[in-house]
Amino acid sequence: RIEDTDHARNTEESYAALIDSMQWLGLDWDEGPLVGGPNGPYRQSERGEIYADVAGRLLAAGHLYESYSTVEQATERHLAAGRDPKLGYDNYDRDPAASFVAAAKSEGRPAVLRLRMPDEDHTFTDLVRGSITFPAGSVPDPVMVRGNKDPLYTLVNPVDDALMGITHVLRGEDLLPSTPRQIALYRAMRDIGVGSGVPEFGHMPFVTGAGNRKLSKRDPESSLFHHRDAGFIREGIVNYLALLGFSIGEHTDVFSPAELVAAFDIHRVSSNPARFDVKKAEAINSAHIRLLAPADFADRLVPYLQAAGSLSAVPTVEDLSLVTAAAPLVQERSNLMVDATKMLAFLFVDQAAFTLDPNSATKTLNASAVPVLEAAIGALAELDEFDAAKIESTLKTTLIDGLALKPRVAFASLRVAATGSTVSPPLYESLELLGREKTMIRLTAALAVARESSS
RNA sequence: GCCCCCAUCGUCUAGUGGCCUAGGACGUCGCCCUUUCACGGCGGUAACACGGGUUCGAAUCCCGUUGGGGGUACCA
Repeated sequence: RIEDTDHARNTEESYAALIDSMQWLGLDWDEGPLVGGPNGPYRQSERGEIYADVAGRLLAAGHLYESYSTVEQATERHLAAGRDPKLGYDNYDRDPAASFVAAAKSEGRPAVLRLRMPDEDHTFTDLVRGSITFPAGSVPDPVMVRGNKDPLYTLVNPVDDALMGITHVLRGEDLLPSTPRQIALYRAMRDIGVGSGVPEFGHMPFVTGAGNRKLSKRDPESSLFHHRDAGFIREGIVNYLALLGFSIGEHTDVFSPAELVAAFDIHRVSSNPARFDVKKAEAINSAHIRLLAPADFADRLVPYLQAAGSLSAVPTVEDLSLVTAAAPLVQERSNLMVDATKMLAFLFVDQAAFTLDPNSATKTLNASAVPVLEAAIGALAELDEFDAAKIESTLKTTLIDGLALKPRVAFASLRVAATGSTVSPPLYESLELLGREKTMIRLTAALAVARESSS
């Protein structure tokens, strides 16, 4: 059982997003009996009772103690003793003067409950970093329960984990400094019969964005759905993310989620922070797109085509078969799923909405394109069957042999005329899928543009 | 301030004392293939932060320095 979600702060929305993420990634999860800590929307009264019960027993056993010191008082004591006031709470309330406690009580100020940290070095073995030691005295006794009796995350998280039987805690390295106090709590809980002791901890390195600040939840790179919408498939993003801190072998960069699971070893995770590199992420994603079975690729293309407006929410059977036929033309040309939708848009747009890319048009639809388009229109009109092979042979005969043109010159204007852009799937297949009728309309329209620009 | 973590090409990494004149991938540059764009192929570029030790031998172990990051709440 592995813990880590940011469990005490989740909102309904972020919780739903978490579940969506797990589903999209194809991961299994178990909500367990608990979601959310003291301040979350999932707070339930029976949870509150559990925390209060554990805290009460910890107090009775002497692991927790009542503390009346305010921040100001601790600061004053540090100053008076010539110590740095930034040291924080000074553990004074472990053994306070009776008058100090009486004064606090007379002011009606309630005590918080603090955990008594053991007076020894705090050493543990981190799953990814090895042995880590915090010197004795460097971790002040932490507050577990507020003066108003609200349990704090510091208490709630280990209590929840202990009750859920968590064996491994894998989380970001920002939580590393809080580990000693959590281990102390686990030990104290085991002492009173709650849970079965200290789980194993592993602190994962940060992933940073373009700078080297930790990626925050607001950064787009940190949003799985941002990447999904941008055209990453789950195999690609899983592979890339895994590469940020883990490597399967010297010569293996592309691997499936199953291969990752088989090879994964938390001890081999790197402790270096890593930077999210969009270029490499796309390259890995591209490899995974090419690995997809053609039918699978076509299926996954549908929602992207819908998002792009090429397909309606409920596509017709004809549309879907067009997707199936067109998908292989772009599968290995796409780094991201959206690359495919861009290249295929010309097939789905109606003539009224069809537009030529201005740059492509000025480059290719000029005076020299006029004879090319005229010849192509004539030749294609005479074809009895409008398929890629026939289109290819007739265009080659007419344009390359007939007009003695270089292929790149001859086909550029046809490509722009039919697809609107110099960047497109292969020409003959594109024309076949477009169909004779639309092809002729677009070539004719392009011819008009070419004549216009040459006059 | 105090505590903790980290340090190999621009980026992600391989490397756990000799296999390293440091390997791979992405990027980048050049060439080839090519009806566009891609794919693919070939080749080039580029790194052990610095200083001390230990050792016959150090990218690998130890110490220090520097640099980067994180933590330091009656937040989570």
